[in-house]
Amino acid sequence: MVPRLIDRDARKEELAQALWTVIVQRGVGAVSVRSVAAQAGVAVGSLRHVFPTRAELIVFSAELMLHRAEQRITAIPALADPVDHALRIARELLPLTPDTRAELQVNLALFAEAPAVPALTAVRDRTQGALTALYMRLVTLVAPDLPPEAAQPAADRLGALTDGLAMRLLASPDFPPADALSLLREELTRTANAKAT
Amino acid sequence: MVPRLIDRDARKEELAQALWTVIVQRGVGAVSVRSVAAQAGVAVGSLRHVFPTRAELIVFSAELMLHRAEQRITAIPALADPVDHALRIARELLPLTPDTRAELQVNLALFAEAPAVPALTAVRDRTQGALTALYMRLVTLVAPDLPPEAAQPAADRLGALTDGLAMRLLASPDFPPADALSLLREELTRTANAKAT
DNA sequence: ATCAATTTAGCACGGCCGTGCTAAATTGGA
DNA sequence: TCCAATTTAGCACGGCCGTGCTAAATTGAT
Repeated sequence: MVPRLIDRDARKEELAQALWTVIVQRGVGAVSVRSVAAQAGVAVGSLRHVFPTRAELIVFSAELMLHRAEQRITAIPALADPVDHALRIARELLPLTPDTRAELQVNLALFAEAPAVPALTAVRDRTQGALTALYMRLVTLVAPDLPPEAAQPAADRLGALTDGLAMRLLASPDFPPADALSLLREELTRTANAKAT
Repeated sequence: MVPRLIDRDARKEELAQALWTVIVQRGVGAVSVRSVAAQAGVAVGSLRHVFPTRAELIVFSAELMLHRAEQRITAIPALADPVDHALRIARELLPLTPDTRAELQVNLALFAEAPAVPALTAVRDRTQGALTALYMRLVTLVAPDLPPEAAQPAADRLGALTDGLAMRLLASPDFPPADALSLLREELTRTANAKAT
């Protein structure tokens, strides 16, 4: 009894990555248990042994992506200059590498699929919450003494700016990443100096 | 000969609006010639008489939405204060009303569908171009004397901020629209005063 | 009233979908 | 070696899909 004590979790992650690949290459409309199984190189039955239903597959994939991003960010070592540190973190939210690029693409796709898979809205809300908290942390990182009533708008502005730049970088690949980083650095510096006002 | 000299264009717009409704209510995954025809209250054959193929329906719907937004914006009367005027325009890009809210939702959905309907990327690029030009116009509106090398980053920042706020308003409905408008006004005022620096 | 063009409606085909279900292959302890 | 549990594979069903195609209904000029 007990064959392969098995790496179910590893299998799950393989399948989630296969789903991401399908989204990036063929769009969210091409996501099906069949296409994902084929992309992962397994039979449909095998996929359904791990994810009995399509919705579970999609929700897990979304959650795993959020988890990956969180881990990637918490793994960033502290830098001497707070602005450098904050910028280094914010950089992870921009689609600058193939990985983060795919991440944003998949996020938007799942966002659009939410009406069809209601469980996705919960994941989306948790993602939003994590982002909001993160932006607030970045503000207190560069301007620890900023009173809350001034920190909140600063966090909102930083978040909007970062998200907007992310969209721009994704939509028009000719937009220079350096410009995006420069705008972010300027914003962070300005927030850091806002203490005096 | 010649029955109903007919309002083909009106019919097209009806069908496009039906498609938007389907996207908003059931997600882009639910968009099919059948579902759209049913939403519009016509037979599939009738829809296919006007849009022979699914792709044509989707592309037309996307183009019509861009066209509508452009018209809505060019119809805005001039205001005395440049900042007020620019803010009034930027406001049209935020999902503050059911219409603009649906507009953004549909835009994102079509964005996600682009890999499946290659012709959509052209529409997306034109939309991006129009937005870029619009943001630049807003900057020159509030700061006419700003040299180009300073106007470009200002336009990028304004665009990113607006797009980011739009995403935020769409994703978390509890985010106060007043905060978004306040941030935009502050940004516009800052740009207007940047001339002196 | 007639008629030809246009519009509307609908059928039918092959294809992909999700999923319930059963059979085969694989595995490590006995 | 053998076996029972687990994993993998696959079939089959009903459903929705896009689209080619033909038939019916509708129209305005004659």
